Amino acid sequence: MTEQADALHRRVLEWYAREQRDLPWRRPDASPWGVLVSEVMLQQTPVVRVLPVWQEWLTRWPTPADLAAEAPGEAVRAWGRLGYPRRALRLHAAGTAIAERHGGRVPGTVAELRELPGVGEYTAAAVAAFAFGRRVAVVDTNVRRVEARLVTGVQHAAPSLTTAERQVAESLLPQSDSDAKVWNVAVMELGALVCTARAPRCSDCPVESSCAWVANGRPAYVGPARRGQAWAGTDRQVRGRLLQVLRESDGPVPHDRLREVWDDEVQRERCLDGLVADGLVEPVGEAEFSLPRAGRAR
DNA sequence: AAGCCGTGGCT
DNA sequence: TAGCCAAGGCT
Repeated sequence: MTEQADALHRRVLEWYAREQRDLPWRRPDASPWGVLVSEVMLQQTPVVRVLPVWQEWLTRWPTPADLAAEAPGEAVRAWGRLGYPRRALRLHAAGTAIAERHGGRVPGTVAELRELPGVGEYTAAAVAAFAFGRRVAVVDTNVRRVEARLVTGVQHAAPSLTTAERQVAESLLPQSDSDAKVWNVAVMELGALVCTARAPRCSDCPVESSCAWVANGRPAYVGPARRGQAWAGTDRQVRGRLLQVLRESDGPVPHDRLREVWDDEVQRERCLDGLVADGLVEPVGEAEFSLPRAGRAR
């Protein structure tokens, strides 16, 4: 470890010790299950929206087996308006897998975690690092942005995680397990609070003096236009409306009530079929629908 | 391997 | 205001 890297680590770790947010899944008493639930909820969803739902979930389902014992539809209902509700279904399936294959305990290796539904490269690394103290690089959108600026000297990271980014992240990981664990969360926090996507607060940054992007004069992004996601009129909007009706209803809902949320019949029925195919909705009898009430083989 | 999958706050 | 963006995963 060079002195330069050592100084970088020290500055970031000291900054984190001073500025970190008090989040419940970071506390020492947070269980691996609590960490896993938080990581899945935080996929593409801001911390402030996750906080109350995470509290409710962990109170109601303190262990994976508690969630597995429920109908999957209850997970979808308790998901509320976090978005991407398939994550609720996957978390339920993960709880079931943990109960059945791992004796009810969240597995602690990246390889085992990756086998769980809804757990990809990022989430597996995050749970292994934060819940089990493993020395693995945790590379989320915050880390990618911080390292794109700090090391590569560009404003934005690539559209998706590259091999080069993995290598950079691993090369920056401190040698000791204890420092590595804090480093991962500290870089994420730096990206969330200081090295933000839109208006980075470089004057508050502990490593501004070593930042390649700052040294370059903070050049604006150059390259092909970055693609946003359409929303109005898309299937996602229709699916969201259909599911909202079902979430807010106690029992099965008549098909007629679902017709009210979207006029275009072709699109509406396609979306309803899609929700059923995804396991988010279950047909009941001839003309009713509900959230999924039983386990489902998929 | 691009495109799809929710939701809401911010600029 | 209309994008942009938020601790991604899956196909």
